[in-house]
Amino acid sequence: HPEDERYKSLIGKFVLLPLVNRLIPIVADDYVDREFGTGCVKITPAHDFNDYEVGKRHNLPLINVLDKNAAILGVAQIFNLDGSLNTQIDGTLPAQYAGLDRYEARKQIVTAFEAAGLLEKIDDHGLKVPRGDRSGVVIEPWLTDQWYVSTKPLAEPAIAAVEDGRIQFVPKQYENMYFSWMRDIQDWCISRQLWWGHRIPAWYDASGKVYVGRNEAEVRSKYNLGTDVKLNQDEDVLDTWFSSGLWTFSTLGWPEQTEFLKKFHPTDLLVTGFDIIFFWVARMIMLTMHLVKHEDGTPQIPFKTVYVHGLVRDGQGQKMSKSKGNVLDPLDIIDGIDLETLVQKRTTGLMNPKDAPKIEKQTRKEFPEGIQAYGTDALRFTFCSLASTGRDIKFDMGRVEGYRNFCNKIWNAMRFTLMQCENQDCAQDGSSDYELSLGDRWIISKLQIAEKTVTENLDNYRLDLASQAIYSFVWDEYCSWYLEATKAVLFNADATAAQKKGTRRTLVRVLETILRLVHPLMPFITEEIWQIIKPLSGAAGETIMHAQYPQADDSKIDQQALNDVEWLQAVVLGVRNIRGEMNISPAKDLPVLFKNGTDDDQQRLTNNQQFLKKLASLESVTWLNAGDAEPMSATALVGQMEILVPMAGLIDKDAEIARLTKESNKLVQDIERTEAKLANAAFVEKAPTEVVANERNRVAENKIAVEKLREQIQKISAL
RNA sequence: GGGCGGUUAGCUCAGUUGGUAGAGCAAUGCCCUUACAAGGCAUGGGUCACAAGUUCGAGUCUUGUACCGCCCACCA
Repeated sequence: HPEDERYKSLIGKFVLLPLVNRLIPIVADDYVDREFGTGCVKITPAHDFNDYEVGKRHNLPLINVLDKNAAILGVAQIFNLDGSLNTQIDGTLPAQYAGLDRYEARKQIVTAFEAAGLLEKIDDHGLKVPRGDRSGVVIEPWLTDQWYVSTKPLAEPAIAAVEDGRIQFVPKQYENMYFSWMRDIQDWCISRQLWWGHRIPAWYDASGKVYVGRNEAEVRSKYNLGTDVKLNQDEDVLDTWFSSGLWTFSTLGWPEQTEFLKKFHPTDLLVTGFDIIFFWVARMIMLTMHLVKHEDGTPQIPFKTVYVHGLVRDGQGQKMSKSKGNVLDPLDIIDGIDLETLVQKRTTGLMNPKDAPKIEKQTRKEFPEGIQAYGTDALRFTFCSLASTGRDIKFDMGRVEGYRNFCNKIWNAMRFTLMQCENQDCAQDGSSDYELSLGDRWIISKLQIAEKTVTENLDNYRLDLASQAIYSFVWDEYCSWYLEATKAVLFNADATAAQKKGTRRTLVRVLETILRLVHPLMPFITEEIWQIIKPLSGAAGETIMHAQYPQADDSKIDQQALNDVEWLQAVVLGVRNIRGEMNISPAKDLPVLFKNGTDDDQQRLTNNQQFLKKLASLESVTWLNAGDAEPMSATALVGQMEILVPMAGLIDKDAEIARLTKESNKLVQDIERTEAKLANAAFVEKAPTEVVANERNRVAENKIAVEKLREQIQKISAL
């Protein structure tokens, strides 16, 4: 170390290397840790990456003492830093070590040191020795001739393309990762000693002179080499990332200027994991911009958007790996696997067989029943639903199960639709003698909203939000409300043919649209169902894959229908809540009375009795006018309107009081919170007027509701 | 050491310009109601890691702390 006073006087002098008897220059470099050991270290630029860097700083020769099997040479190969042979230094090595493996030679050298009285002491010291991934063998750095790509000139335009937005990363934060690597890029070693791959396009003549060209014929003509000159192509192949970096254009016929290349290059989107940004994405951008140009000569980019997804990890958040035995094979989730087969699969072919018992135990604990068959669509939908941007995916079997059930739900919705519509007039012939019910108009409106949401989220690469929008529309709206609502028409003897036709038409058309909407996320079940209902839907085309993706149409949104159904749902929820809390069987139809409603309430009630009766399982619907006698009832509120379910023989008095009290307490809490807010002068003064008005409204409505609930509690208590 | 991300219900995760916290699974109660029990209906469950700040108002914005994870570098 240049500042180490102990050795300052030695800098520029030499030490004599024992046994070899070679003079070694003493240099000073702050790479050395003065605190460790003697504070001196022998530098071997030919056998260590760090030492190589030190060697470059001090112009040290590169002395290779190993052959390709890491045995000691008889005569060292000595190079200068520019790669030329160094003939000034004598490379002779002690004859007794020639041909010995390095470990054996090390032992003998220690013995020789000891014998010569040169060994002071031996200390234990932990080292991090690199080993080959597959073989586990210690890796020794060794000088070889390799091909390099000079990356700085390639990196500059590649950085610019991301800086100026020609290429965008989703999510954007990964651009930082890209920049940090590109701005500190090292020259790229592209030759590999493998049997497969693109061979390096370089040829050597007998004297070792190198010629580079696209092929041998080109080399011969370019360098004017006759057939008498024997040429051998370099044995090495290109780094796999070099070859795959050519992917976007080499697959389109490049270097020919094919129609495909003109039409499809640059491509739109690359989907990949963040761990591939350096390996692949960066290199694709560099190579493409260098090799492929627009007609005006400016560089073409390979793709416009890079969508970076997270890594899929196991349930504990661990990266999946064979050696950890925590790999989930997608096929096992799709087709299912029994425990014994799974254990066997995870414990065979391990790099370290000692891990087998641990892996077996862990697997038996995590999957005591093996893995059920969930199917391809469920798995795919699960990945989509977990694919929020910018974070890894911790895999959750519970989610797969939920989405497997979702597949079933869609299937059963199809069964219902078939039952109602097969061999029936569904008004798909272009005629207009049908009538749409409130439910029909409502689901059509909701469908437009769902289409809009799904499309927006797909456009923003938010597959998780898109899948959620699909799920809630299909399950919570189409299945839970709409299918039930159709029964009020289809099972009603009084409904007209036109009404039934309108409902069947909507039932089929919305289902068919759902299939197209879901298809990218669930390709198989949607195709299957699409084909089955094709005779009913009258959809054109051979396959759903070629069908148009749904597009929202704002003119189909019926605000009145949305409002009416929202009101109906509140009424139904009120009755269901009483039923649920009072433990009244869903099979029992209830007589229900309404009072104190507005004209609007009465109108809606009159118009939608059928729906209400069906959805809430009502025996009768009665409107009470002021002064009408009313039986003792359990009550629910929708706005100011009271819903009365007569208690006679049904309801436990205490239970009803408890229910009403709970409801009332919730509202009182809310009132207190909101009033506290309104009591704050600064809030009233500074918050937007509509926010303040909203809060005031809220207090007023809740106060009325609480008052009604209290009256009701008193009435029942008095019984 | 440099950089990035995370911390929200028992579990896995959403929460889009600050304005009453959501989903799936799990849990509880009642139901084989003629698409679906892999289902239906209802219900419970969260001081949004912690602390300070900005603001009338913070899961959301700022700063700091703790813990977890990843990338890069270093490791005589």
